[in-house]
Amino acid sequence: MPIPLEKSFTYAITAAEADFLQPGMRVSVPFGKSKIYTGIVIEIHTNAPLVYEAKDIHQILDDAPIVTNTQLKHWTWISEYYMCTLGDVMRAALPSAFILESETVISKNNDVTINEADFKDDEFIIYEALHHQSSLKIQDLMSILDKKNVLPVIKRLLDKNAISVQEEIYEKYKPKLVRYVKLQSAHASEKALHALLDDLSRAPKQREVVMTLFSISAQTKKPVKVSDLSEESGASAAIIKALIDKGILEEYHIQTDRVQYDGSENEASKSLNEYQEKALNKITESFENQNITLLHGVTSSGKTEIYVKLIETQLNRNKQVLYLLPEIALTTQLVERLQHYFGEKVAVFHSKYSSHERVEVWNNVLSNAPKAQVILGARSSVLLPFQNLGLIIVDEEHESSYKQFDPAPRYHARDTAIVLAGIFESKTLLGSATPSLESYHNAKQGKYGLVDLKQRFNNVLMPDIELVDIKDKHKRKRMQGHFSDRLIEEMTETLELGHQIILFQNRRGFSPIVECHTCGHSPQCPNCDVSLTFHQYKNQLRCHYCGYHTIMPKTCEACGSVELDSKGFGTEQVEQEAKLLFPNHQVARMDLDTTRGKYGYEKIITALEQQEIDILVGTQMLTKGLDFRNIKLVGIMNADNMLNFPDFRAHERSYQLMAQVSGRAGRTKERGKVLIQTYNPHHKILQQVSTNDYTAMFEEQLEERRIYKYPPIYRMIKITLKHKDYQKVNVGADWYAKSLRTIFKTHVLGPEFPPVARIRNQYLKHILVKIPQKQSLAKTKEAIIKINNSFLSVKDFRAIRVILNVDNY
DNA sequence: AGCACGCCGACT
DNA sequence: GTCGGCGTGCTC
Repeated sequence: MPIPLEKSFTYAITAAEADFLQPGMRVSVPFGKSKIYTGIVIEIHTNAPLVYEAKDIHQILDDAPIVTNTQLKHWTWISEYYMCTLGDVMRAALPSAFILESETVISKNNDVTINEADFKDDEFIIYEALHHQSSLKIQDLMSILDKKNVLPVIKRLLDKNAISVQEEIYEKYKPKLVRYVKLQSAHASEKALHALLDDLSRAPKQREVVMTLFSISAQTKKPVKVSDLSEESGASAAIIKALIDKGILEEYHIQTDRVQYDGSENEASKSLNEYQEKALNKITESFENQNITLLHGVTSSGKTEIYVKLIETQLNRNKQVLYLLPEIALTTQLVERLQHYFGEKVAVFHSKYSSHERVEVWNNVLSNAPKAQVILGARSSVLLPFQNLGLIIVDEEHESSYKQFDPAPRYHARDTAIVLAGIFESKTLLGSATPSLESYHNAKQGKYGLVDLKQRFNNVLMPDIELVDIKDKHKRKRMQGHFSDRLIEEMTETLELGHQIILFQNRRGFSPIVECHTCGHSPQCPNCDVSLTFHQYKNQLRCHYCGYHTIMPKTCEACGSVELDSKGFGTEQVEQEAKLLFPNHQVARMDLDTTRGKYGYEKIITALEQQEIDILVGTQMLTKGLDFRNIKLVGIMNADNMLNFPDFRAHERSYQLMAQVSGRAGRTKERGKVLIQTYNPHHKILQQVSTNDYTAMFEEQLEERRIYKYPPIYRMIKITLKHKDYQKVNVGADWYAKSLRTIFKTHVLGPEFPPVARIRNQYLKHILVKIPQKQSLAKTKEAIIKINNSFLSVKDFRAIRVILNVDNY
């Protein structure tokens, strides 16, 4: 069942149904008093339940399984490892169009005479509405009456016998149909056609349409689309309809895929350079005795070409390949590159696809269609119904967006992919310029194979990285806003040479804190414990946690003073300052606010590609997938706010982020330049970034993790308690942590409020359980589940939501 | 997750 | 004295 239930449910079926049904098919079943849900059959058995009577199923929804046995195995692993229910996994895996739910619909009882005087106001309104519309949904009632609780009204109307209710189920997925026309068979012969054209001599437009249709079908010998016909003949839909109504034309529909590749011929893959060739050989070698191999290739070293070769090998063996990428790296640039080589064998899958598009990809993968041999997708594509997977590539392996944080299943796509490959007995390749500590550690330990690729493509030099001490620059008054004199110098020079610039600031909006100059008051979010961020382009204050927004006040809400200061800065402010500093150049911004909508992102990318943008300001969105020849300078506005982030991975993340952004500079012959502005130029991480010393970073960070007992040396499970009552969370968390400590002793951290302790009016408190390497993960989870169950059996705690997050990194 | 059931405060 | 809010428990 697609709901978070601990157990599976048993339903009764007939012998005939038992013959037909197979695990992996969908059935709709009654659940609770009136609901109908979609379930997946996991087992067909003859053990009649003893303590309850099994209900009959409602309907079988599929002719053949839509979920494979492999998937069911994989799902079970996910639910056990990440401590969630199978229902959670099912909901995440299936495109929502596969999951039907019933909806309560009410309609009027026409055969009953009703004394309308008996009605109360709301009952009358609903009854009136049913005169105009034969049926209404619960949603409709809520909007008509403008209140949430409409069930009492329905109940009263039911008691009066004025209405009846039904449960309606919808098949959400509808194949896309394309409308075609052909000549009615009666007119098909040449003689009949001539007669027809004579008949139509007084309707020149219709005659024209028939002539055009005739010539198109003679030319192409293929069915004729209505849209083509109308375009070709210049006829309106009305004219074609008239012909259909007259019985001269006949319309019909053909099912088609929404996702179609209409590119040109495939090209042969590029030949590799010496270093790539070497790396490829080493990968192949490593795969002989290792299931997982990590490819550590510096930015711009041409990892993609190596992947292409590996994919080719698998396709020749008739195997499917899954190519995982973080969401933001799934740009049209990369998709086109792969389609270039593999044409329509490439299927793409990510969150911006509609539910219908996802169903089509799902079906193609399931049937091992020629269209779905290479699946290029984000996190959730590890959950697709693969048939014979030969290889999984996890690109940008270090990306934290591979881990799902909310809602359950809180799975890590990289680790889930490794398990999936294991089930298929196939290989996994992890690729990154800045591998995560855990993967690099695994490789160093010999758990994974390791292949290095240190040479950039075309022997381009790594960018020259310079640290700029802005504390010193401030002291000497060498700053203009947030730009140091060095940055301005380099920018001026770059622009003069006609090159492009990227400016990176890891914070959106104009300024994260607004503060009254007189009394120090700063506007806070009413639902969360954070200050509101000022967004200048909309003149709004916004909360980045819950979406709350108000208009920017002109005066201080507390004391009425008109002097409002802003503290800190975001991309908007950088953009504005850049525009003032370089008024003759085009400045654009790329962050969550400017890339909303399906094509928002693409528009900016294209403009950058076309060199319509000289300076691009953005958040970490910039770090991925952009491959532009003409960017020569990267400016990191402030490195400190990421280094000081309260998280044990802050340093690792900062290194990865800065190394990745730096990698955007200078991808052709000329050497790129990177300027990092910081208050603390002697920080070890910054030194390591500037000397490109991944190994030093790795060793130092690993040592710290060892000392302070953090991953990858220890494993972690994070437990979050959530409730709107502050006291309840406190008391509950103390109880929970105390019980954990009786078993895990000092390996329990917290409870601790997170930096933002209240989000959407819910207080949060975290407890961390650290797990030493030799301690059994399975036993640890068992113990936690036990404690969790006794926690939930305490009456006062039951209302607290508990979130278990395994490997919360 | 939904939804019914039951208890308790607010308004006619 | 009823309506509607929220806490609690169950769903094959």
